[in-house]
This record gives sequence, structure tokens and C-alpha cells, in this order.
Amino acid sequence: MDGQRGELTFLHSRDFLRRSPAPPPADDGAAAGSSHGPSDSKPPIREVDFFSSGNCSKLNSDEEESKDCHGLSRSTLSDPRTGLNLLSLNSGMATATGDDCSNHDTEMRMLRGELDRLHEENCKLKSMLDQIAKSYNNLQAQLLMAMQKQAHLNHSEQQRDEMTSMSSPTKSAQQLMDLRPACAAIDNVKEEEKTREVSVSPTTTMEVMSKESDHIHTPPLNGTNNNHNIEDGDRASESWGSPKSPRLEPSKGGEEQLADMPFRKARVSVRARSEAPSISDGCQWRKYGQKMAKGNPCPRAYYRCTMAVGCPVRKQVQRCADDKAILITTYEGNHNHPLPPAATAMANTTSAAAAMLLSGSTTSKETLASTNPGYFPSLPYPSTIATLSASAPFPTITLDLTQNHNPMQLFPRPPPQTSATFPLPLHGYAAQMMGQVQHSMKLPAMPMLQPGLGQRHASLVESVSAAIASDPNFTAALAAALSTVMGGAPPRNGPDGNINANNNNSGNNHFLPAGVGVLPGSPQLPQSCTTFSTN
DNA sequence: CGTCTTTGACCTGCGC
DNA sequence: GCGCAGGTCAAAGACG
Repeated sequence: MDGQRGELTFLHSRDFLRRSPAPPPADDGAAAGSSHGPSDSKPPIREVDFFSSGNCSKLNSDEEESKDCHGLSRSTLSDPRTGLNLLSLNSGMATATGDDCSNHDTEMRMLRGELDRLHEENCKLKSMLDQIAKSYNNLQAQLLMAMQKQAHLNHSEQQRDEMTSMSSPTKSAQQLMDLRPACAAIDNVKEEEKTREVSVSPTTTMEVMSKESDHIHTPPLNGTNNNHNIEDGDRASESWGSPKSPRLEPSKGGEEQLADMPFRKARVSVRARSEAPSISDGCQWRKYGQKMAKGNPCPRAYYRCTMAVGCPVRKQVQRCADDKAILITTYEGNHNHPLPPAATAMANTTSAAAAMLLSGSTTSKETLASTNPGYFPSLPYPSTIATLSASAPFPTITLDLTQNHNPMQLFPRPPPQTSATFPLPLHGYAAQMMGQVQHSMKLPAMPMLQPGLGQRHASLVESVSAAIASDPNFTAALAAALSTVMGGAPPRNGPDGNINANNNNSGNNHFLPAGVGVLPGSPQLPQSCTTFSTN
């Protein structure tokens, strides 16, 4: 795992740069400072400082080592952990002369030597980083040029065909029009680098649901931005699952609609074991339909968010045909209203997943995470847990929380006993759990406002890990949170769902603004405001 | 009485 | 063009 994390660390160096200003919410002051644990574990801040100072230890594949390097390179032994490490190192190397002064001198010399060595190493790594960045830019430029050439060639060929076939002017115009997409695609590539805007072909529909009825896709996405929410209102809600629905925002301009489509169509599916007939995820839902889906003896229930009038978020709940114990929930749409903390936690997780999905190419027919692990290097889910699929009409990410993947790949400690029934494969439950835990054990709030996509994932992972590492009572708190989520709420959705549980938990139950999850700088993503949990 | 669930009908798109 | 399947609507019933 170390190696893996090391790679991720490098790939997301940018995330680290942005991670620093992740202060806990003001209203949770008691939790402040504990977000990364006590003073013995606050790498993020130090790393940021380090980067801002022009160093580059993050290239080091060993995260632990890089932290120490960082501490050393700053010539500061004030950090308790760093200092302790060095002293212990030296104490082991120094001979027991009994002379404190000579020992001290020896230590100092060794420390200086180590400092120099690390400094050199840092410089080397920095130069490597620069080189890599240059190479990347060069390759990018070459790619763009190649694409433009290709487009130009196509254009020329078509014109030639045009001339030879003596086609009518009308046809020519049409052909020129047809070329647009190609050129636009190139432009998009350029733009993407600048704005990181998601450009997903507006696919139509819902095959996902039918073809993969065994594991509904649940993308809680708020894929759309707030503007969309405001504009769409009820109309947007009609888009769920019903790509075929003609009611789909007839009032909106075609372009605008297309622009919104990608976000709205992306889905996140969550598979989790739950005996409860339905799930409670921090939001209020109203069941508006139920259908028998082909290939599954269990009916599929359709829910609509009722926390706010006109909230376009829908969800589908269905049991897995193979294993009735598995509850599959699919989310789509954006909440246009504030969410309870617990809901927000999961919403960010799922939206991050969706963002990951949407930020990738939907042209691939492959399951991205599975076939190309490097494609979404920041995806926190093991590929077998989080599956990205672009083959379906909707870009879909499936979070499989039913498998016994070892969540400790990211967690430094064994999973709590309470995860026996809930595999707790990280982000899905973990994020939500953390939301609960935050309230029950005053852990720092999850960094949900952080800009940057991968950063969001990385920070989530780190926050969870840090929280666990820093608080020995995590297991107990997690158990409490689990019991709150699982045992507290009645199976029936509605006002008595998680919301109540959360309200009970949080004296300062602060509802976050709907746009809270939007990531500036990230593909204006589905800031998903959907949450997930099981009763 | 108000709210929510149930359930059959309806609408739409897709595939043959 | 027709049938199928998914999604939504809305009336009726249940529940607190």
C-alpha cells in the first residue's frame, strides 16, 4: 500500500497544494485541530507549506519518508514527531560515550549531514518534477497539433470528395456543418485543460437501469449546477430515468439542455447489504411509483426528494436479483435545497465519484476504473468497489459496498466490528459515517469545500485516515454512528428518516447550502447532494 | 383531515 | 409499425 499511496501522492501533488486551507467549520470549533489528529499527525499542512516553499518532497514515493524529509528540509526540529524520529535515529547510532556534549555534537553533525542530503534529494526531485511537467506540456501540445492536423485532413478530404462528386451547395454546407463537432472536440480538448469543464456527450437514457437492473446505478449527482437547479425546477425532475420523456424541459433551449444533460445523466449506483426495505439517506423521499423490472423478481421503487418543492433528485431502490440482501440504490439529480450534514457527507462522496466519472471520457466502452486504473488515479475506491461505466447511456459509477474488500487498504487500523454487516468499503459508508462520527465525537468536519476533484477524493481519504489515526475512540464512535444510521431510523422513508437521527446528534445541526459541494476548478460537477445510508 | 403509499394506466423510446 | 420495457402520473386506499 505504501507504494500505491506514494504514486497517488505524486499524481496528485496539485491536490496537496490546495489541501492546506481546509479549516474545520467554524461551528465545530471543538473539533478544530483534531482533523488531522493531534500534533503528531498533521502532514497535510506541513506538506503544503513545503510545497509553497518550493520544495518537492512529494515526489518521494514513500509518504512517510517525504514527511520527514519535509520536516528536515525546513531545518526545523520543533516538530515533535520529526524531532523524535531524528533523535531516536541518532540515539541508536550514537555510541554511548557518556559525554553529553560530544554526543550532542555528533548528533548535530549527523543531523546537518542528513539535512544536506535531504535537501539535495529535494532539489533533485524538484528538477524531476519540472522535467515531467515540461514533458507533459510538450506531449499535450503535440496531441493538440495532431488532432488539429487530423481534423484538417478530414476537412480537406471531404472538400475533395465534394468537388469530385459535384455535390450540391446545400450538401456541402451540411458537410461543413458535420465537421463542426470534430473541430469543436479539439477546442474542447483545449478548453478542458483550462477550465476542466466536463464534456460528456449528452447521451440519452436509461439503459443502465434496464440492462444492469441487478445493480442499479446510483449517482447522487447533483450533477448540475445551481443554475440548472433554479432554472429547471420541476421540469428537471422529469429527466430522471426517463430519457425518453418528452417532458424533459421543453422550455429550455436545446443547447442549454444539452449542456445540462451530462451532469444530470450521470448516475451513481450504490450496492449495499441491508435488510431494511428501503434506505434512509438523510433526505426525505416520497415514493411515486413501483415497477417490476425485467430480470429481477424484486420490484423497483421510485422515490422523489421531498425536502424541497421541486427538488429534482430521484432515486430508485431495488434489491439485487442474485442476493436479496443487497439493496441497490440509484441516485440522480441535484438537490436544490440545503442538506443535513450526514446527507452532505455522502453527497460529496458520491458526487465526487460522479465527478470522477463525468470528468472522464464517456466514449470508452470499458469500465474505466477496472481496465485502466491510471485513468482516474485519484479515485479512492478500489476498482472492484467503484466501477465506472461509460458503456451505458448514462455515465455511471457503481459503488459496490457489498464485497469484503479490505477497507484497511486506506485505513491504518482494522475495521470496526460493526462493519461486519456493512463491509464499509470506504467512501460510501465511511464518508457518511464520518459525517455522523463528526457529530458524536467532535471530529473535524470533512473537507467538503475543497476545490479540485482528485483533491476531494484524496482529502476525503486522508481525512478519514487521519481521523482514525488520531482518535483511538474512532471504533467506538463509528459503532455509535452505525447504530444511529442502521438502527435508529425506521424503514419507512420520510420525516423520520436519518434527518431526525442527525438532528438528535447535532445540537448545532447546520444545514449546508446547496452549492456547498461545488468544486471550483473541478469539472463543475455534480455536486451531488445526495446522501446514502441504510437503515 | 392531511400525508403517504399503492397500483393500474399512460407515455415514451428503443429494438425488431 | 408493433411490442416491450422503463418511468411517471394520479386516483384510491391506508395511516396517524
